[in-house]
Amino acid sequence: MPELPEVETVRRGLAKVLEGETFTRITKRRADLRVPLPKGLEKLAGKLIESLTRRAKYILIHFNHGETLLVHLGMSGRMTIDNGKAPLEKHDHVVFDVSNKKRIRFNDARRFGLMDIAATNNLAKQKFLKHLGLEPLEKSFTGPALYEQLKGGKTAVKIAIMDQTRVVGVGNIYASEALFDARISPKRLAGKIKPLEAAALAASIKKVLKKAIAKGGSTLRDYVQADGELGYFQHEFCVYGRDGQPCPRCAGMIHKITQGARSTFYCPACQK
DNA sequence: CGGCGGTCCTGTCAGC
DNA sequence: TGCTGACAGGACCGCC
Repeated sequence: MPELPEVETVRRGLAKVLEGETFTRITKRRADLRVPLPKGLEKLAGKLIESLTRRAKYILIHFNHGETLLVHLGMSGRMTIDNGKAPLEKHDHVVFDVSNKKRIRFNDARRFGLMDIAATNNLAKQKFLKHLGLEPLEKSFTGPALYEQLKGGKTAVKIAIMDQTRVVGVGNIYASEALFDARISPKRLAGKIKPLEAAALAASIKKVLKKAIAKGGSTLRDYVQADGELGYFQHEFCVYGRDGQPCPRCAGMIHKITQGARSTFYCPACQK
């Protein structure tokens, strides 16, 4: 499910419930996700939760004793908030009971997600964080900064913007959507993207991510009041999943191709 | 080292 | 209805 907007929305929802609280109990219901669940996970119970931040698609839960819990949702991960009464479900792999009587369940059918614990003052060197590239919603993510990342690249630009060592948070959906918005063909070589095009692409990446977050955020408020579940939104995509349908911008038709074993959607008529 | 393909796992859906 | 195969929004790892 989650790309950056979904992860950010989940982070915001969790922050409201967790900041200033403690976990009263943390329960592993299996030993591993994509990697083994961290030793000492249960021992984070009782530690004050100071803040929740995000780096790329990792949710970072900072405790005031100096450790941070990293949570990645993988392809199918969800974090849901409830009052602790609903029965647990099949893929609820980790359960966090909270001091305010709420309960967070980490549910991940495919188990592509992961968790890790790291020292908060050393996160930049943490195994899963140290190679990460530009944060697309930061001010430092500019046309020239993106151009530098694409320069010399011999791979397709769509593959390049999904490469987390260059730009983080852009997954398969928003890669297609951002390239459509910037009118750039996903098949162009990264190294052939000109500075003006890189500027347009950077702006489009910011635009589609922010729009999705705004949508997720507004959906989130209603949904939390209903039953506390986070991370499921109605999306309106221009090209993703719309192969064979008319382009929303021109008279062309949306095509589906495969790049790096992933589906890409684009309009050959107006993306050059 | 950059780039690419394989791989982890389960659920869902189209097609027969 | 039931089976089968393709595919799914991630990203690490090992190989060239």
